[in-house]
Amino acid sequence: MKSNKRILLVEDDPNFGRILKDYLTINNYEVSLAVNGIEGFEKFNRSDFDLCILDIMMPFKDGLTLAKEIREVNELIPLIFLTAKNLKDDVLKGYKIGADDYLTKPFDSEILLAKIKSILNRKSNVYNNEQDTFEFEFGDFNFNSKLRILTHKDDESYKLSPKENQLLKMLVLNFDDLLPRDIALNKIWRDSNYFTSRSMDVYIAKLRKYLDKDLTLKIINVHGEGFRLAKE
Amino acid sequence: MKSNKRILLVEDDPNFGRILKDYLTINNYEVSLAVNGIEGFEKFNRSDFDLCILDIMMPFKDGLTLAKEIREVNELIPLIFLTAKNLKDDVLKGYKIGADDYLTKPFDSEILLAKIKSILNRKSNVYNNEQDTFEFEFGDFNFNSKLRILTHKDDESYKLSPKENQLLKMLVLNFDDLLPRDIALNKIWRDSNYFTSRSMDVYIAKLRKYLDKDLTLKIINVHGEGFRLAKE
DNA sequence: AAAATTTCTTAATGAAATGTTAATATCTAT
DNA sequence: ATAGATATTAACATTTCATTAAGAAATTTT
Repeated sequence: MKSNKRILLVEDDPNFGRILKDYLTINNYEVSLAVNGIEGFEKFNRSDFDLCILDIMMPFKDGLTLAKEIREVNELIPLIFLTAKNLKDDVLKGYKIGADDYLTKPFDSEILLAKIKSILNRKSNVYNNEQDTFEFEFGDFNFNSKLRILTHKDDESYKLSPKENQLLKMLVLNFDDLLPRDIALNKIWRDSNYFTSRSMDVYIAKLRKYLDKDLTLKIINVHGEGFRLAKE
Repeated sequence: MKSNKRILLVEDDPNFGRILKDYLTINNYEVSLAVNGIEGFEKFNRSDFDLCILDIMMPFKDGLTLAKEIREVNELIPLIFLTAKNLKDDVLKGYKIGADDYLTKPFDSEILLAKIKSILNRKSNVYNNEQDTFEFEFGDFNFNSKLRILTHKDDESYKLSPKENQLLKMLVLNFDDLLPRDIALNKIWRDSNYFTSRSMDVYIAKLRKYLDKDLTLKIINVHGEGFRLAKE
């Protein structure tokens, strides 16, 4: 029974890493072990994984920093953190980055296994994102979300900031349909509260300014729900 | 900032339950507290929740049994278990049923909050969006309840407020049939009393004004019972 | 038919969400 | 360390929304 699922394990303690890797391998996962954050990031980029298990406390580059880098490249891959003790702060930071779970060392290996299964079986994971498209046409604009450039038909072209870019991309992907506030906040700001919400409003204002170049395009607010990019 | 997410909390210890409920309420969740598995299941069936937090150790019906019943009815709702100690067996059973997470008592409330957030916005990636219909045609109108827009044939279009929207949706879903006052009140206003009833009347008046555009449509009162949206 | 109850409608009020610009704060690359 | 870019927070204006009040009208009960 080949499970086929690939796990990236980043753990600086070689003994513990070895044991954990073997244990997971026995349980039909294909495991790649990296001994620090730098190697971890390289491995991550070199191949496709289904899940990452990251030790937080590591020399050179800690697990949280590594996680941030991974998240920039891949928003969806599940992350599990290992914390040496119950370092609440690390745990909270981890969740903010988009952790799926954390485990406190020492932990029970069967429980880890159960978590992994649970995460990988989640129906939500089946959902594979629209990540590939990065070039869009709408109204009089051409929008390249990879280069973060919004170009107007005539000539003018704007460099978008990362947040402007992400927000515009989500609006465009939901063209003429509602982009719920919560969804955008949780995806872009990774949190949904009064302040992130106000921040989002500021970005909506900025985008509206760009889009003013095409008078038929509008970002319409649906009070209490979200926004909708629409034509005419 | 309305989070509006609804949590079912099932916990037999009344003190702890109360405290936890208050804590979550302060953090903008709407919490319904049940003190045992039986009551928990009833509450679950009586209304819609976004997440359940279940104590495992409970009299009458334990959390795992309750979870199984809930899973039979709803296979997607996120479940978080609370275990008194690190009862490995319970944890493993929990995952088997399809838990999203578990917490060992005593736990840090901030961490619970982080978990809840993480779980809820993970699910919302899948687009929690009710797959139910949100577009309707009746009389001379097109009604999009997702965007809260009511459009008349010859062009005029109205933005509906959330309450107008919900009420109209219920009327349309019961087209030509009685929509009992109590049902609408309990679903939309979450309460049925003199004042909510007055408020509902105000909304009926507002809807009538919109529907005036099509003279064949009427919202008919059934004295003491409710309302009926009908054509002719 | 008078009294009591329920419904109808408009308007006033206050709370909450959004729009927008400007002032800080934070980050990033030299 | 500093400048420039980016992000957040503050501040104030505006809009949207739900509730309540109040008086009239309709319906039911007595």
